Amino acid sequence: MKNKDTRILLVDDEPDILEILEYNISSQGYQVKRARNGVEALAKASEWKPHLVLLDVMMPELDGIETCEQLRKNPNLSELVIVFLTARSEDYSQVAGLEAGADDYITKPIKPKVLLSKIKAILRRFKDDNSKHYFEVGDLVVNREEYMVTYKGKELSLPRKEFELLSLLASKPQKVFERGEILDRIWGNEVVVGGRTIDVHIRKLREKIGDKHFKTIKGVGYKYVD
Amino acid sequence: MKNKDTRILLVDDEPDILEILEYNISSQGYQVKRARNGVEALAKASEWKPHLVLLDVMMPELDGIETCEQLRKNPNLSELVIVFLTARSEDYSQVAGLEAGADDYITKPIKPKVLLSKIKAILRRFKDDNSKHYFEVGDLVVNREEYMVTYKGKELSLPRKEFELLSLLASKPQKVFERGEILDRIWGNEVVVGGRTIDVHIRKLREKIGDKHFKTIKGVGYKYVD
DNA sequence: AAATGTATTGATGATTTTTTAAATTCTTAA
DNA sequence: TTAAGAATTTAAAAAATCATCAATACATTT
Repeated sequence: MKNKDTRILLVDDEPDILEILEYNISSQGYQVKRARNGVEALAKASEWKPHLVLLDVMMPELDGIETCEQLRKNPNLSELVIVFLTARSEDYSQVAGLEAGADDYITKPIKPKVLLSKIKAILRRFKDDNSKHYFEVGDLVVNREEYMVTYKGKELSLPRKEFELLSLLASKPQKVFERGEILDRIWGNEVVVGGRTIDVHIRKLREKIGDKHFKTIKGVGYKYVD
Repeated sequence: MKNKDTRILLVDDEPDILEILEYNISSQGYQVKRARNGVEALAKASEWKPHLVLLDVMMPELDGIETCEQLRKNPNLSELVIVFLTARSEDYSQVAGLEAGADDYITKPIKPKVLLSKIKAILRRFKDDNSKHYFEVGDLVVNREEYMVTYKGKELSLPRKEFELLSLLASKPQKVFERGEILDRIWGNEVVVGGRTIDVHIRKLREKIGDKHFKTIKGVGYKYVD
């Protein structure tokens, strides 16, 4: 996953901090949004589905701990990584934060280099190595570098979207890719396409590669089977 | 995964530190081994396959950074979580450590409560069955990633709600899930469904997996028994 | 500019999944 | 023991989801 596909939500009540954070983080190409308090954070998180939330502990209204607990209750955000921003000496809040379900914390004052390294390290755990240039699955050979697919020895020249879809599904045979995930990873977060777009591409692939390889999991998504 | 199934490798050249760490960590039931330097750490890691390595930065022979890089090169340890132990002020080494592939760092002097909270938080994603991609309970194998269930070797492809229900109940055998909790976690808060919906799904599962596995606790909910 | 190839949409119908409804059976507690 | 509350069982209705197709928009090449 590239930085530009990674969504980071910043939550702090101090505009200055938000400013600094956003400046540094977006300079690395990450997508960034801000929330001024816990309530706003919950709303934005459930709508925007960030990968990472940087959460200030001390906030009016709903504090960081509580916000964190609420976030953890949302099943749609099960993959969410939560990192607390906490003053250096507040040892107690560090512990409480981790108990509340945070994955990590960063102490203020925030040093940009530390911050960015940490973000990188944290996100690395979640990025999948979907970056192989070349792989084989049974009769299928996918070469991303050359944008080339071979099925049973025959070379196929697939259009871009079809290629990417096949390449994604086949990169983890048997794994179900949810429609949302497919959209995210092939179309990107901004683009909105209608509900039938994926189906049609699947259909094309079924025609070309063979029906049996693409299994539909109703209500969930598709998987590639060998 | 329970604490006792979690292996933690401690790497430091100071016996005192090792002593304190081991005392605290093993008191929580984790399995602990020690290494006195980087070379020893590499050997023990590749043989013992720990889940977590706590790694001191400053060590003779092979320092923490290098050790970390070496560990990351071992494909058998791809799941390994590496946490650095670093003096508070050594900001540079924190950055370098994270660059080298560490997942996190803890500053010395080490406070037991912080240490243990952190370990817990770091390991949470690996030990929470409910976020696991794959688990087994007796004859039952649940693979969430593949949306696939195997019972006594036979593959079953369950519809979404049934799958989720089974997957929830089986993730904690013997635990009674209250109807409210089930609704919460499978249907979500917003959706309102009639009172008999769960029963019907349970019934379907009973047909497919076997009656005996689903125990009704009247007035409360259901549990999965092996 | 025409031709060719690609991507998306919306309508339609088929299918599967989910939910409801209603009769029946079981359990519990007075 | 019995009445009331729960849970089970069926069948059928309702809703959701997907496959397909044809039309069209969009892009690229010739």
